[in-house]
Amino acid sequence: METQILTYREVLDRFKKLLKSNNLKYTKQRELILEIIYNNQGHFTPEDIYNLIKQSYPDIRIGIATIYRTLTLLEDANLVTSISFGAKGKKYEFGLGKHHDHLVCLVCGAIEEFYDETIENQQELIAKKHNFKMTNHIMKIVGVCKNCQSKQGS
Amino acid sequence: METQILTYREVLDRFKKLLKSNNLKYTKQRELILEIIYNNQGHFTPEDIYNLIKQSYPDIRIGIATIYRTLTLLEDANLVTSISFGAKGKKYEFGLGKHHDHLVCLVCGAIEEFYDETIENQQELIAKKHNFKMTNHIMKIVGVCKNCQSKQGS
DNA sequence: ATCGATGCAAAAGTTTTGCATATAC
DNA sequence: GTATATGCAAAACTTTTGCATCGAT
Repeated sequence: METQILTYREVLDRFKKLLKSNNLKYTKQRELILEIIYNNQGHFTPEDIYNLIKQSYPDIRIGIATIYRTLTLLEDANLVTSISFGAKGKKYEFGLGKHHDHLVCLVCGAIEEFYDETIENQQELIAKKHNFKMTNHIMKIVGVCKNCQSKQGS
Repeated sequence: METQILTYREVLDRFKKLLKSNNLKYTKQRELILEIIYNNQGHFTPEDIYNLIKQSYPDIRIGIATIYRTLTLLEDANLVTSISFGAKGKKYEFGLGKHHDHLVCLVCGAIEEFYDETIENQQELIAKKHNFKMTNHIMKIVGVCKNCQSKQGS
């Protein structure tokens, strides 16, 4: 699941185009948020992203509000997607990679990704059967990962 | 998806037994929370439940904290299950009905339920393949329901 | 009588908003 | 120069916690 379909340059161009066509401005803050999400494979809370930027770019001034505002923007544009964690908010990941679903470990919080053709097809069928215009689907398998099973004995 | 497998009496007995065996007390508040969730088919936020109880039982004193505490208890006991809504917290539903997944309408928020054997089987396979001990799975198909499609033209 | 449960209010988180200032265009 | 974006702090929510009191056993 490591393979990015698009290079960062391509993604950035797409983002710039998007901004332009909506009369929005291209700012360093917006770029950094996208870059952090593209480059660091993984799933991040808004605060994670805020901290990563503060750490990696100590000279840039940025506020948590900008992170939230930009994530909303990026998610609307499908450049990032989010996965929910109950009341604890969302984690975001890059949205233009290969589609996949998630295995979430209850013990250590680790997230594995998978892709399954059968599931994908079946979802289409179900949406059709219910006259639903599907725009997205979320599938999480929740449990205990291999690592944590061996640590605590089973 | 309307069929409850257990009568309310059976559910309540199970709850009482559970409480007893954990040295917890049977209170009116706890019963009402379970009853509201059992009787009103649907998906409720803690606040929904709080308001329903205030409305239906004006004489009972109850605080929102009790709702949260009891929902945690009920969820641990599998008497209710929850479904997440991004940062907006969780909705709870009765947990001993037939297992099912959800179709969520982005426009009106309606939740439809479905059960699909192929998906269920495939999830088992995927968990096994990843050495995951699956305790739960969440599948949501997000989109626009039939009703809302016709209202806004497609 | 004991010990857990409750309501309330305060606290802790998380996310959003208002506004003056800064910055892209 | 104008309009949008930003940081900051305050506000709005949601959820949790501490504590005195209540109530089930």
